[in-house]
Amino acid sequence: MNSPLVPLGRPRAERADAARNREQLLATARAMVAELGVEGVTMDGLAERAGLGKGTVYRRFGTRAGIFHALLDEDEHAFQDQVMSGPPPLGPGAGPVDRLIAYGRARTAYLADHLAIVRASLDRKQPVPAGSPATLTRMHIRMLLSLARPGITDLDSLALQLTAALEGPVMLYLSAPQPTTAPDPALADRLGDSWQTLIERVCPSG
Amino acid sequence: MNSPLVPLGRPRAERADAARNREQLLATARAMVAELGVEGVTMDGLAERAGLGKGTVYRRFGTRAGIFHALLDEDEHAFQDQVMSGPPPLGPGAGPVDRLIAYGRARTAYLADHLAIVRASLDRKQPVPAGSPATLTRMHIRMLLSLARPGITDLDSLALQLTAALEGPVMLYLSAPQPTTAPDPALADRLGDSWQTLIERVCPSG
DNA sequence: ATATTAAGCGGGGTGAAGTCCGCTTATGCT
DNA sequence: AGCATAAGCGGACTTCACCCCGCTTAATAT
Repeated sequence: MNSPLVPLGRPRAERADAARNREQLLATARAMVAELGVEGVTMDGLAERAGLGKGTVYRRFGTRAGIFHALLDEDEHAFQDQVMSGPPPLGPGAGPVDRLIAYGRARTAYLADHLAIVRASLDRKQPVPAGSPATLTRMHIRMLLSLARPGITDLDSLALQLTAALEGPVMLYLSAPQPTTAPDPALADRLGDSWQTLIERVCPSG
Repeated sequence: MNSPLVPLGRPRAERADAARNREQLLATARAMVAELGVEGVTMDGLAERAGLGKGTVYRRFGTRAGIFHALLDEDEHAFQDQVMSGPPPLGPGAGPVDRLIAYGRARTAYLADHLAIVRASLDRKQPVPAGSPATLTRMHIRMLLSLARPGITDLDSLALQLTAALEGPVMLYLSAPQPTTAPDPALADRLGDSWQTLIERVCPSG
């Protein structure tokens, strides 16, 4: 009979050697980022230093940006958990406007913390692919906006613009050319304050 | 005596052959964009098709993004002139809030029109270099904000966020993967409307 | 244990961006 | 007109992202 216990649903589980290699690659990538900076991580170099073939790297991550995406994944999940089920005002339990403000502050800090890798995880082609962090931010903002009922009709466009206002400054218009320099610790705070003001004006109800 | 008429100030004028070659390269680049799309323009291909060496292309434009920057330059100047000395409300003569709104609408339309080339003119490294259009947008917004006196202290941060809100959606979060498809003509309008609402809330004085 | 099979793997190959450096030639001076 | 000079030019070279395809091997069924 062909009735294996799990195989339908997920095509098959990840092979043991594949899992081992992924860990190996991720660890090596982290080491290379720490040692050489984001720019110093090349596909060939990563493969060689991990003692694996180039093809393996591509099988696992698909693209160079994919490496950094994977590197970010863990922290991204932690952040997401805080938003989805952490304590208020970031998590559920506070009013939508307070949550919007808290989200903006937390997100700004997160982006500033992971600046180099976030930027490296962006792919030139395909503007912000479907599953990306920016999409999550946008959906969350969109959701909180519809709860806040700011008396604005086109909440989709507004959410898009607020997403850009939140992530754009850190991801695009900021960041020093230098490899691993946090630009300015106070700047993230100022952006957080400014975000709060912006939200309070857009959603005046309170 | 060493007293040539102009040479101090500008080191020397552009050589005639250099000017001719630049025109040639620009024309060829335009043709290639029309024919092959933005992706089809390669440095080698451009050089060969223009009948010039690759070194020449790099001398003129520095980088691949530089080509598109140059391609944009003319239209960018025209846009700038409208803002600086055109009729109100885009040009001077209207109140700052009206000018902010008009600027946002005009800029959105401009970006949507030139989407493919604008995106191609962005360079991965060096996040939005100093002389770039985004900087101009930011300075203009900053200037109008200080005239509008919205009762907000950190106008620099606010200008940064509004710049991102304005340019981010078109440049980043929009645009189809397809070479030369205008995503949705109505979308630019909706973003313009949304921008107006945003500005009206941020600068309530009128 | 052995056979089967598809996921995993390796590394050579390709195309394109950007660098280098010696040759050519327009320009301005005498 | 002839000369000096530095801007301009060309194309070989390097580096890197990403592709391809035949071999290997872990997982599973018998």
